[in-house]
Amino acid sequence: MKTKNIYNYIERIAELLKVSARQAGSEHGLQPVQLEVLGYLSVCNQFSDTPMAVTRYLGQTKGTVSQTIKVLERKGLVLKESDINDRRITHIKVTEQGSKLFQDNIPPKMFVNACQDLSYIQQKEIEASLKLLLMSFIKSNNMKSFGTCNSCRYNEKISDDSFYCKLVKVPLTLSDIALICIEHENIG
Amino acid sequence: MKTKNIYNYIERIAELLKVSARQAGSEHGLQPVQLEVLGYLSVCNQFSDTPMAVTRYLGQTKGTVSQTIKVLERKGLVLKESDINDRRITHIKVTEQGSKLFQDNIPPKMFVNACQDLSYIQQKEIEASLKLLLMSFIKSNNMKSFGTCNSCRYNEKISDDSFYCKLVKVPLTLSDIALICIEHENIG
DNA sequence: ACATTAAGTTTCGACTCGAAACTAATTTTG
DNA sequence: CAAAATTAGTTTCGAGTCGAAACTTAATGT
Repeated sequence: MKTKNIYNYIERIAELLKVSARQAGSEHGLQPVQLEVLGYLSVCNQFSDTPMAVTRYLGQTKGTVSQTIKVLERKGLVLKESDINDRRITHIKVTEQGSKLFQDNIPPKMFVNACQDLSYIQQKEIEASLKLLLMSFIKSNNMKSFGTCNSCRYNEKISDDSFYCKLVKVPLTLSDIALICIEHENIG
Repeated sequence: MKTKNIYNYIERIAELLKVSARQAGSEHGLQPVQLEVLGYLSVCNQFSDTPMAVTRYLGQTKGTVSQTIKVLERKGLVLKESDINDRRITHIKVTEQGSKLFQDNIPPKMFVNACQDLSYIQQKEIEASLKLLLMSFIKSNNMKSFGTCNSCRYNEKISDDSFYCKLVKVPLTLSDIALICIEHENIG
């Protein structure tokens, strides 16, 4: 059983990642969690940019998430927009400034350094292993997958650059389906 | 370049791990960080069980670590012991109760589930990939490795069950060299 | 012996986090 | 269709996290 070994490696890498995030964020007065939320909001689609989606993504309570978003808003990194159809819902849009901060700091430089020192084959192996572990984690514990439409069972290909979501019943473009969706469900 | 893909997977797994830790800890009123410190103290050797070592392991300031340890002490999970030779130094020993809590909750059950649903070959691949990524991370950013004596350049084998640390200049037993050391340096 | 360095604690202020009470909007149900 | 239930989100509270800086105590260097 390799469980403990794998756990120790993952745990340690996660710790180093947190150190990187702390370092990257501290230059802008951001906590690791705030950077994480900004990162999520920068890569999620239009159905998944709500406080409730962040709540599920981070596994925290809505009260906590509400606080964190308030801080991001105060710093001018995100904006709130009411949903037109359902006025209970708030969409959180990343501002120009927030987008720049995201691109400059995620992934953190320390992580980029680490990856660049690996061969392409090594990177592919690591990618495949992590994907496997993540999928197993989600499946074994009945968790939400939070992937992009590319790997979603509800995504239907219409042509080379047009798609259709069978769940939300909305047409999607090529750039849409590269974003993370809260309704994502793995194929099969 | 697979950097972003790898980052996304690692990031997501780390998040799920944190959710698991939160869940496991909440039954005992413990924060993820507290569980993490208890975990470290449960697997480190006699040179590495000090607040200063935890500070370097978690990449936090000594003030923060001092607080966290105070909480663990109040909950009866660890005990402080002054060093006999250098009275500035405090060793933190895990109590019986702390040890039980560690064994029951680390790795978290959700993680164990995920691993058990993988084949032995898959586990070995994941283990190798993570080791590679971690080593690269440490090397590329000149960080401390924090491994066990098994993989340390200062460890010298005397016989099958006796070893010697060339750095601290102290004999070690077979069970000693399975513990994490703050002075660890990878071979080569 | 005096200055410097190292380990650790304490205090402060901003932030995290869960729980619970709350508002407002939508949906369900009778 | 109106009352009840549900859902999204905010606010408040108390305990904890976290970095920075001031502080104590002990060891080391010159």
